[in-house]
Amino acid sequence: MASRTIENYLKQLWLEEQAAARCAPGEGNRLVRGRPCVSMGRLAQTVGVTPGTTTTMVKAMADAGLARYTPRAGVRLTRAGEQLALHVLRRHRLLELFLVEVLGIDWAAAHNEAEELEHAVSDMVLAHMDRLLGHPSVDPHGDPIPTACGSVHMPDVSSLSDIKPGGRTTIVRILDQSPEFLDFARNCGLVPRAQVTVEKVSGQSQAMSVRPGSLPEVSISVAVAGKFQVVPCRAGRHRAKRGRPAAALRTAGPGQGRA
Amino acid sequence: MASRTIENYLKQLWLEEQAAARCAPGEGNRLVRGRPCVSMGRLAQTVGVTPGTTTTMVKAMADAGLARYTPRAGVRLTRAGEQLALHVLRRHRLLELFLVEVLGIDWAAAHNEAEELEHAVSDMVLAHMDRLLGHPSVDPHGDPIPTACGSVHMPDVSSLSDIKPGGRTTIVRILDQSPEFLDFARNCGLVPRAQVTVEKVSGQSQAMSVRPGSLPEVSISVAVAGKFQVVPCRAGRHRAKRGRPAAALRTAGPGQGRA
DNA sequence: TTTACCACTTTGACGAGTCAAAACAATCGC
DNA sequence: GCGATTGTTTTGACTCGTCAAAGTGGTAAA
Repeated sequence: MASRTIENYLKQLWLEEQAAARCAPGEGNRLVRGRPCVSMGRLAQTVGVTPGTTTTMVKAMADAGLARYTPRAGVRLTRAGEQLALHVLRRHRLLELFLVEVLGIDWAAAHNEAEELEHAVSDMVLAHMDRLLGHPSVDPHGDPIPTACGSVHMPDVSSLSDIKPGGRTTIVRILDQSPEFLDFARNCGLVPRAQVTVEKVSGQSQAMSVRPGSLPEVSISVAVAGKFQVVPCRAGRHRAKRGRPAAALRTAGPGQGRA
Repeated sequence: MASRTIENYLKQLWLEEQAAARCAPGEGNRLVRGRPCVSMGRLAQTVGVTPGTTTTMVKAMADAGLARYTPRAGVRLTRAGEQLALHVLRRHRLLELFLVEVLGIDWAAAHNEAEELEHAVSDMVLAHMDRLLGHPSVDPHGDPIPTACGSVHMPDVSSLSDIKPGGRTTIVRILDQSPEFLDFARNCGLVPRAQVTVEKVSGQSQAMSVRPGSLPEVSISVAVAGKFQVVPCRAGRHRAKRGRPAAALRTAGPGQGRA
């Protein structure tokens, strides 16, 4: 099995490949045969080491058959690397959900805790958590949980920033998972499964007003709106399966103001 | 904070000191000013490294003020070292109980899982587990869980091997926690909180017959009986506090035979 | 086309943790 | 009291993951 260091590089690399793929193509992301290629600098930053260290580790990963590395171009996961990365990501996301749902830990704090635990928890323990949670398909932020056999279902979503005024939609996922942003989002009621109405959009000010359920209207920039992924209301498809109602999200839920 | 390696040495050292103290004094255990002193070979064995490595690490621990080391005599924890050791032990034992009670993991498997998790779980997460479990005082094997402030309550117990024929007593703790022995003990019904009657004791064969509750009589050697700590029945004192009934112990509990 | 710049890679070094094997000390048997 | 045994310590070497700083190569501006 890969060391926890390698596990971290793999996971981060996978996340960066996804982030690159999400951006408009050709937006500063180098492509290798059509697939996004992650730069050393970028990977170094997300893993939290110097670029020199990353070069070394990526070469080791390439030697182990986990990544394909082109000097000065970037790195991509191989199929084997992706499988391992998804395995780590499954542990991470199931743990996040477990911490929030079962232990009642704040969803903004869960990420860092899961970051440690994901390297310590065995498949056996994970299977028990999975069962207890009712085989969920998304974590507390709406991120899909890879299956035990290493596949991820990427639902077909749009961005809150693309919804036209008067449109009504359901938040399914929050892309920015910094504790501060999560606090903000929860305090506004902008949480997964919340239904929001777009009241108005101003092209000039690059801002839009949205109303989550019957809560107060909140004004956010288009850039911030881009951090929320949405699906049409009550579409019936892509219903994220969760074992229980989101207890932790209720406890300090919307309606408490932003104070 | 100490590295996870040091945490392991500390925990293991504490456990060895306890084991040494439990033995009859002067039974091969070197003493330094009345307190048990653990040999390098012994510590090496329980940590799972070579004696040379242990010498190096113990010297580092002594430099850090965590242990007092006398070359060729052995090592003892300082107060600071003991505090840290108890902190690790608390994590370990609470985790074991959590795995068994909440996740329904087999008590024989819980130990190894907790061994990994104890270095990854934060105090915050641990506090949530503690609350969910109802602030328990013993783990699934009856080992006392150190408090958050670093004290352990060592109840005043005797050994099953010292109970006279006809005596009735309650098992409170199992000292041998190898998976095989735990399986055996559970299959016989010799689990914490079980009431057992000592039917007969034979000095010559070094064996004794005990009957757990209304289950079949089982014959064990005096040495094996020594692995069970007991208190007088219904004494009312030292009642181990547990949040819930021991679900995992029930699921594959006594009465299923040894097959 | 040349120059600057920036990102990337290489190099040398380091700390943590480990082992194998050689050197050493205490003790036990005779 | 002397050697053999046993456990301990030392030594030298190794792996993993890391950094700082020097070197290198593309790219974009002049």
